Amino acid sequence: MDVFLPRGTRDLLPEQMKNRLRVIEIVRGVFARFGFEPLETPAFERIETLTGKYGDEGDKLIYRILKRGEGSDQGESDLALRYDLTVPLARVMAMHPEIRLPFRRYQIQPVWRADRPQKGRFREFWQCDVDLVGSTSPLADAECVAVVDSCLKTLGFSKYTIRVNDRRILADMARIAGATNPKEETSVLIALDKLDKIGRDKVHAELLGRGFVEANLQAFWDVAELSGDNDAILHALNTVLSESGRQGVEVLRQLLQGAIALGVAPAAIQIDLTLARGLDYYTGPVFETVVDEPKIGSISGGGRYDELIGMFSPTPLPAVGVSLGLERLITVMEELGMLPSAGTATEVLVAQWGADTLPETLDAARRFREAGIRTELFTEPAKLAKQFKHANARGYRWLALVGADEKAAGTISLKDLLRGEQSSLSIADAIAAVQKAGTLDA
RNA sequence: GUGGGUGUAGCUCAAUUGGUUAGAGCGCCGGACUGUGACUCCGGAGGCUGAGGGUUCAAGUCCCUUCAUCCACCCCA
Repeated sequence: MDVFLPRGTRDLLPEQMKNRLRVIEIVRGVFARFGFEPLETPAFERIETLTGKYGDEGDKLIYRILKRGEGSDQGESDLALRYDLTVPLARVMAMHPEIRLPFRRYQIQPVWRADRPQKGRFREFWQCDVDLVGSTSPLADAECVAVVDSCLKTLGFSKYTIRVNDRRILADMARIAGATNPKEETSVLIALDKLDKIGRDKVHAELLGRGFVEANLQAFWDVAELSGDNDAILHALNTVLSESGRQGVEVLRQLLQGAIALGVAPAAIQIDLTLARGLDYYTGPVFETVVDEPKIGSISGGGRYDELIGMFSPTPLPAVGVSLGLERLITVMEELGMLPSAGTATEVLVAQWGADTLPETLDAARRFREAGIRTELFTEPAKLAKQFKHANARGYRWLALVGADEKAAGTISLKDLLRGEQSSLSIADAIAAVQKAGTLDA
């Protein structure tokens, strides 16, 4: 039988899992250090929970689960795999009004999108998500930026940019370009988002093609091409935007100030007026993180969504959150050589010499394990050369052995495969020797 | 959803314009070495050339379909 993996999925072999767990543990630790608490939700939700939250493009990418029984042959579906971790959280908040606010939660779980895979993009991938529910303060947004920054620093990243913008500023820019309804607004933002990819001329042409007029576009470019440092951009925006847009400006100002005071390097956070963010539910600040190399899109994204929870509940709740893409983090770290290439599964292989010394051999394995040393017992009565080869191939540092000589002397032989030195020791001394050499990686 | 590249041994790759029996390195297994790996030497196994169909005297090579994969677009983590 030929076996295949579904497109866009992968098996994570031990070699990959070890680095993956390492990254997850670091991120989880940072989340906890910022006071976020763990939450998990089911892999699938009722379909109406998910639809209508991500925009037209997003809805198409939701994985639907076929209905069982009647209706299955019509292709009806009433359940779907979760598309992100934000909407499930919003559902949880609506169902649990008893949760004390403000509430900080982190969630590290897989999500599914029926997308076409490419570099750094899968149909099943993990998000590391933090959200802060019940606060309208720009400090909450600043905390989200700061926690991402802290994760990246702790993981060892040095060159990255956190880009920030605000939905109200974007809406104003679309208005200036001549958009008079949400649909036109969206088309302006989609075109604007491509600016750094295809350049001003092509974006301009695209907007003209969509019916926007030269005079409005001139004013639009005056805003979109504002340059200078963050303060200069904010200052300039205040002179051209409406009341609503100026709210966004003020919030961004406080967000930047807060994030920097919380430890984000001023150079690492930049206002980017072309940052649009596709998800429908964002209402205020939006942010994403990019690295120059390798080219992989954003490694984190998020924003404020003050209306989303209200879609599930009569009492609306403001919220802001951000996600790190686990696979993208790992891809970047691999390509930048930030992860060890090989890890060691266990420290000691206990080899089998023969039936005569089997009890002593098993006892030695037990003693190593009780001492907290990762120990594999070789379960096959193979030739010693084969067992040594196995230990070597697996990257164990130590091989322990109880043969007839050792049994007679009441010792075990412990060989340091790294140095090639072997000695006959009491089990206690052998344990001490392994422990003294230090613990290798998970 | 749209467009393009690539699929040959466990892995990395060869194989004239279509032409005999599809090769190499690494790995694996066995031996030199019946209590010792990582070095050396000798020997061996391993392939429906991703799958299915077609063209041809002849297909790893050309055509179609399909699956997987990579890249770009859309969108996104």
